[in-house]
Amino acid sequence: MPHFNHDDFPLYQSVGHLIHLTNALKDRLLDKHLESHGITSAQFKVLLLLSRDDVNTPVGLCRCLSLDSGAMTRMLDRLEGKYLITRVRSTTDRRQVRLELTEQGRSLSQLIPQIAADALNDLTGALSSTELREFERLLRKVLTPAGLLPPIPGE
Amino acid sequence: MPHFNHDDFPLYQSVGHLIHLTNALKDRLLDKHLESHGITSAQFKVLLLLSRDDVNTPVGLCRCLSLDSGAMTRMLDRLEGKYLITRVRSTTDRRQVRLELTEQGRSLSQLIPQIAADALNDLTGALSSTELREFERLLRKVLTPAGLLPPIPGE
DNA sequence: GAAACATTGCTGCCTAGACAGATACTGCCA
DNA sequence: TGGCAGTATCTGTCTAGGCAGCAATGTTTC
Repeated sequence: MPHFNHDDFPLYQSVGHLIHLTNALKDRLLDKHLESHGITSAQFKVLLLLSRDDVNTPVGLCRCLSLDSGAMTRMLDRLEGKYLITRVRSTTDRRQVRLELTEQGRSLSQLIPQIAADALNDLTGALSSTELREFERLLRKVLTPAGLLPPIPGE
Repeated sequence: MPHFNHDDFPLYQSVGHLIHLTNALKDRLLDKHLESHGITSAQFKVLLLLSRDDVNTPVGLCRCLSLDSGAMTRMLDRLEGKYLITRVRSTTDRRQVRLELTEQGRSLSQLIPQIAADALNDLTGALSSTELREFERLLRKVLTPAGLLPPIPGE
């Protein structure tokens, strides 16, 4: 049963806009916490994934982050430019590039879980534990039909 | 009381990423419904606001959409390039630009509420009415401390 | 083994948004 | 009246992402 129809459509006050604002707020909070470390909220996700051992190619990152391969190429360019990662052509499958954290990238990535936790606490501080769990559940429920739930690496 | 701390931080499976994915999904669904009309999900919001009579300047749009004025200038460039709006320098306050829908823009903007309703129904189809209301409530609760709830024009 | 097909990473070109700084204009206040 | 703070818009310059197309490499199929 549809929730909306055109004559009572709540205009730009809708869920759509609320989602947009929430996403923007999340990025702003995260960027503020990351500012002093010289990386952005988009870059932090890549470092986070690379600091674990189950994802180490561009295509793997694309899949985990539901991200375009062209966007990923340029993202990795920026991270390489900051000397946080290096690209090494794979010898077993020469189409692939193997990504490695540099010394600098590794030490930065160890700080990241704490920073991310701080930012998410800022974002969700107004919610109770129950509300937060419900919020997550609803987000997953919206994403499920589109098949967009993030895969769990190593499965 | 904080919800997250660094040692149990749920990595990229977190609320943060779920919000990001939900936002991207919403834009994709909307873009698909708008594709045949030649505009994007970001542009549709501007047309929607302009088709009402309470907002007709760039700065007004910026406030309603929580959007940067530089981004707005270029957004209006694109809409003007598609002959959907025109810019007229205000005579009473020559700093301001008054925005008007063209004939073409006006007829397109009348289709938009239905299109938006369709897209949002696609997005929230998996939720019950109760869940949808709760989802909206939680989004508003997250946005409230940041003072980011969209203003109601004419108040 | 050769041809067809799939995958990987890359590039160009587009929209979108943030931030900083420039310019033009308004309104206020001494 | 003149200066000055504030406002509105615009312009660079940056990150970010989507889509289409390309070349190199693997894989499958005949």
